[in-house]
Amino acid sequence: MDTRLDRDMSNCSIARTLEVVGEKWTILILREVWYGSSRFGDFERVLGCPRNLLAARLRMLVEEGILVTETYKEPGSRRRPKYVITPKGMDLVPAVMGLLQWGDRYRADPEGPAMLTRHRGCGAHVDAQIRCERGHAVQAEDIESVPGPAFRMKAAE
Amino acid sequence: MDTRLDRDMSNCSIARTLEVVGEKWTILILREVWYGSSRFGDFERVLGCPRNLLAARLRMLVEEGILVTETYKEPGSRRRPKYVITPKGMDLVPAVMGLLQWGDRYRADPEGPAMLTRHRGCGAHVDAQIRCERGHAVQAEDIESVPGPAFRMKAAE
DNA sequence: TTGCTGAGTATAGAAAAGTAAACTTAGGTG
DNA sequence: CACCTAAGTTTACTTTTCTATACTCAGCAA
Repeated sequence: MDTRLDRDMSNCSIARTLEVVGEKWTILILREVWYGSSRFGDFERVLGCPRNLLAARLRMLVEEGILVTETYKEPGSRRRPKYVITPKGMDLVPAVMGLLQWGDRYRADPEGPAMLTRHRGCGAHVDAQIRCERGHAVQAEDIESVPGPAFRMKAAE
Repeated sequence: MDTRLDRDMSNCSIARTLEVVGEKWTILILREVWYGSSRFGDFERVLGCPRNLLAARLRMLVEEGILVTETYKEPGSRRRPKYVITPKGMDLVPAVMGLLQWGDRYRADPEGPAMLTRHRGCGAHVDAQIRCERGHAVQAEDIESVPGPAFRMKAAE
């Protein structure tokens, strides 16, 4: 029997976020929402993702409050549902910007990235940065992780 | 035959980043590296992840240059490998901070998060933000995505 | 009333992930 | 020398996820 204690990371915020958006296709669906898609068929065509998974992921995103359904009506057709992002969904933008940025840096084609992100109005290039509450830009090496209020240890086995 | 053209997102930087870190366990392994783990057994114990998957994920992260192996020596034991993060790996920090932050906001225990991130030295809380090159803080709604140099359309089917 | 369309559901097979335990390897110890 | 340990590999099996394709459904139109 081992008397060593280990951190219990079952309440880790990273793990919990991944439970919601960590499955295949989920983040790519959100990407398409940001790029302007809203209909089932839009997602299917651009992503090439299986319909049953697409339906399952959209259902999950709606249940989690990341997307909501509204309806649209094409002339000569009946009303159909479309998917629109919520403020809770918009709060995932920094994480996805971080992924985008890493891919731009290390995995882009020789001629550059497929999409560019700009500050509407000012037009300058936009990226995800780490800052502290006092407004300092923070290098990744200068982040210190310390136990928070819900920190727990595993019981010894 | 459909003559409609769609965006070809096969060279999307988000998708390409997810090819590297989008599998189950990968980001959690990186989390443990940031929290101080470096040995095979550390990851196995804290994550509770199957050894064969852990070995596969570590191999992938080393191949991608996100981790490198060094050796350590415990007194009375032979030299064994350990895993250390590279600058390329540190560049994933903004993305993971974004996930952490979303989980802290929407999925934390009532008493708060399990871990806190602070600016070493100044001690203030740290988070991921979106900024433009001119230094303005940018709201997610004010990001504009436009085709970049490697933008492509799919051929009609 | 028959067909068309977008948005799904159903189902079956393939691939990946999870689980558990045995086996391997290479140096250090008694 | 046999034994111990950490770091894997291997194997066998179960479960879950993924993929592909067929099918359903609800209105609109001819």
